[in-house]
Amino acid sequence: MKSLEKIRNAGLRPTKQRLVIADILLDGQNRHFTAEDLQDEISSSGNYMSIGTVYNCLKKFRECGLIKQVKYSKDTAVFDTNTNHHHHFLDEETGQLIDIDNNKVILKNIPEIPNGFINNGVEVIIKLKRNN
Amino acid sequence: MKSLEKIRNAGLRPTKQRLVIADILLDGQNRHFTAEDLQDEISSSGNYMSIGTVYNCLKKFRECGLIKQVKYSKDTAVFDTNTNHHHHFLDEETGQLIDIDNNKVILKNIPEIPNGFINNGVEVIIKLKRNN
DNA sequence: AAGTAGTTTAGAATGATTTTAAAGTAAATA
DNA sequence: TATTTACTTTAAAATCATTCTAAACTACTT
Repeated sequence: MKSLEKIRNAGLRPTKQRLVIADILLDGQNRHFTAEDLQDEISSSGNYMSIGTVYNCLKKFRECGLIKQVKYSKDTAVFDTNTNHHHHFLDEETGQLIDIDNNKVILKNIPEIPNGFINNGVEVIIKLKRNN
Repeated sequence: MKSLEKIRNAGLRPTKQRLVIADILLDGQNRHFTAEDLQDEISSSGNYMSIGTVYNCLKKFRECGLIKQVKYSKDTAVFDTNTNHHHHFLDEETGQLIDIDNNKVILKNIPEIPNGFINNGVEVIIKLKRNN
C-alpha cells in the first residue's frame, strides 16, 4: 500500500510532510526512534522538516494507530512502528529496545485487577545487561 | 533502624537534608512519588529544601539502592520506596502505580536472551483502564 | 475560484532536570 | 581542638525535550 493510502485510510489529511514521514517509517520494518532520530532521517533523505512538525506528525500518527509510543526506555519519547501487541528487551545502559513477539511470552498467572479498573494490556520488559 | 544508620549503612554521609528525606521515605511503607511530591512533603513537615537538593538526594539514594526509579509511568521521574523485585499496575490516564508482589505473577515462558546479554530482571506492567 | 478548516513553521514558552560556583558542613588529620 | 579536605547544599542559570503561538500556507469543500 502506498503512503498516501495509508495516511488517507488512517483518516489523516495527506500533507507533503506526512508523506515524507510515512515513506520513511511505514516500510514494514519495525523501528524504535525518537523525534530527533526521525528528523535526522528526514534530513538524510534530502528533505527538511521543523522539529515541531515532526512532533505534530508523530502525535497524529500515534493517535490514529499508525505507530505506538514506548514509555519506559529513555527520558526522551521513543516511538515504535510495530503496532502489534508485543513485548521488549531493554538494554538499560543504552536504552536500546528489541521486540519480543507476543507469543514468546506466556503468563501463567496474573493478579486480580483492582476494583474499578479493567485490564488494558500486559507488557513485559526483560531488562538486559551486557555479559562482559 | 534509625534514619542515621540507614544512611550510614548505605555509605552516604548523613547530612541534615538526607536525614529529613530518609525520615519521610524510609518508614517501611511503599510509595511512588516525584521530586516535587517529596519537596511538598518536606515543606509539610516544617522543613525547607531546594529542589536541586531534592534531586541530588534522590539520585544518591537511588545509586545506593535505598529507593528505585520507575521509568514507564509519567514524563516526570517517579521514585519507588519498594526496593524488592516487584511489578506494577499502571493507570495510563493518571500515571498512578500500584505494586504487584513478585509472586503474584508467574511467567511460564520467556524468550531466549539475545547474544551478548544476560537477563537483568523481568518487569511486568499491567495497564489499567477505568471501567465506566 | 473562493472559502474554510486543518497544517506547517520559526521562535517563544514551558517544565523537568542538571549544572554552576560560591558558601556551608561532615569527616579526617594534625 | 584547630585545621584541612572533600563532599554537600543552595539559588540561579543553563539545558533539553516538548508544546504553544500566531502567522503563513495548503488540502479539501463548495
